[in-house]
Amino acid sequence: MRVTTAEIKQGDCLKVLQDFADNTFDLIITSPPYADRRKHTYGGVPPEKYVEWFLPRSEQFLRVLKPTGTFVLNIKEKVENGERHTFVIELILSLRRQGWLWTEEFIWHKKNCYPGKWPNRFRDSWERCLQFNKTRKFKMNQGAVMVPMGDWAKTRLKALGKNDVVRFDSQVGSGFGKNIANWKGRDLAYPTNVLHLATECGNKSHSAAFPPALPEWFIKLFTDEGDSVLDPFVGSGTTCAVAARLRRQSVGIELHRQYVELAQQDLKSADWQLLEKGKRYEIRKR
Amino acid sequence: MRVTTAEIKQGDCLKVLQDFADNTFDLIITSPPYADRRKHTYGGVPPEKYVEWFLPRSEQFLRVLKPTGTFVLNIKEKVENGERHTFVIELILSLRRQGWLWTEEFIWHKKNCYPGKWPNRFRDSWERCLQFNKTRKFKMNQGAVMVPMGDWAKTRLKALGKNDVVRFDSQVGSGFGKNIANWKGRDLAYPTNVLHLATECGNKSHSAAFPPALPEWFIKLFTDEGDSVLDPFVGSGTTCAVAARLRRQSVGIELHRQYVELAQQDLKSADWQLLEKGKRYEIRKR
DNA sequence: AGCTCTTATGAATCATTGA
DNA sequence: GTCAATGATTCATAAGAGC
Repeated sequence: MRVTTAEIKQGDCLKVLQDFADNTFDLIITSPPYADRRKHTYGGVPPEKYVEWFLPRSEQFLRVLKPTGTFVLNIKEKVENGERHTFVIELILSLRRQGWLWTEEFIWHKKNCYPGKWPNRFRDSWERCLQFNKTRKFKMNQGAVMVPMGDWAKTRLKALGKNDVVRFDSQVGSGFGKNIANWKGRDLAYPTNVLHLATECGNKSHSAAFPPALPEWFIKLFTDEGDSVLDPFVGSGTTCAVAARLRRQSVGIELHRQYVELAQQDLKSADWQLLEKGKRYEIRKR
Repeated sequence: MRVTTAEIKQGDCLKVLQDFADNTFDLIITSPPYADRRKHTYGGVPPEKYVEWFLPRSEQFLRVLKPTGTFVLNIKEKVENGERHTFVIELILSLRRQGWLWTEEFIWHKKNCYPGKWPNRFRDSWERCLQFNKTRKFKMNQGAVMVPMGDWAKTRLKALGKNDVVRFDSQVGSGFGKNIANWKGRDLAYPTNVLHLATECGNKSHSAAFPPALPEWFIKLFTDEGDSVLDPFVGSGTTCAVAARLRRQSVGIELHRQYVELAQQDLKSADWQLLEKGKRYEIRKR
């Protein structure tokens, strides 16, 4: 089956994914519907049933992901009755039992998070971006996400002390030496596992789950041009739009019809641009 | 038993705490020895036995903490065999079963962590600060940790200084004038649950678990002057030194004798300063 | 064009009200 | 009582308007 660069499919990813072959995608990145007790909101899976709801779907993710691929899960537990709910950390444990490796936990620091004042709580300004893999040898293009060197590095390099110039072994004996002087003259540095992004939301018809910069960062990091990206809860299509712009093919799955239409409309321009340049890729189907 | 403002006790907190009465402390804050496979490092509890090792101790913490008190646990799981270890999130679940409320997870973003490069991993620049409570009604002084407003506000306030005040006062009814009134005297804002602190490490004889700014923030937030702070794994005494400076009484417990001596020496100056001003507090013992 | 200033808007929480 | 909906609170951004 021939597909365009980006494709939005309507349905429950549990069923839709059964049409796709094993080891198809290089990256699965998604911000699933959060657990919520209220019926009318998007999703509507209560927190205590969230893991049970998620696992059959992640089993499909595990199947369609390439051995060198990565699964990035953007999620954050809610406060319920004054406590952080535990369904997210229970999900991590369950996913490991399902066969996933819990490789890393990135922090998305939301710079302009929602205001508010409460008697015993500050504003919640971060979310988890959990990285899971099938194997320990996964694709990672670290150079693709390098960032301008921060002020800390400049300051540090200005005042190169004795310990910094001469290579010394770390005090705890970990074996990792530090040679700060090597960094002199560079203007780009590798990032850390903390991402500072605003919750930018140009889209008025859908409360975007994540800002485009978030999937962009992970798509650059974990895929090459022409690779395949899957977002099984694609919402208004942010992931596919970004993937298309970065010349990755993508599949987005969304349960709600109104979002599907929205996403398909948004994709037209990006899709057209790529077709102009004559690049077409194919996603394998069963 | 009469105690000075800050006191360092040598021993395993599991046993030392048995000398203290129920509901004694307003804040327990600590950065416990990390799980580690290597013998020679501090602690040396293997990851898979960490929860089992921790729970009897946290049972004592639960007992000696006041109902309005807070327990802050600074911890981060290590990478082992390419994966984030799960002992920390398993600890969260176990602590809840022990009776703790998991109120919040603060992120300590380490702004100036050393650069490093690994084939499939970036620098780990954050740690968890887990907040646990005995009850939902705990003490929290939000005003004590307000932070300067962001650049946006600063720019605006600077611009206001340049302008002629009289001229704007004459423009009655304009939105601009109204906003001036709102911002006058408001250069502080409430923080979020992400703390941006450098890993300041002036102490060379001990690889400090946390920089003084970390306990300082939580001590200001969760205690008043004269309240009691406990650090059951006090290391070189950072928590007690900070507590003394902030005029809180404190107890630090440390297993290793060389750290105990170090901590006691560091405290002399801070202790002396407080005694000069004639303030003495008492910590209840059984 | 560059400034300066305005305003919309966020996967938020809590307390209260109503069914 | 329990559960669901509503209103109040509040700040960092970006984009837009005005000079």
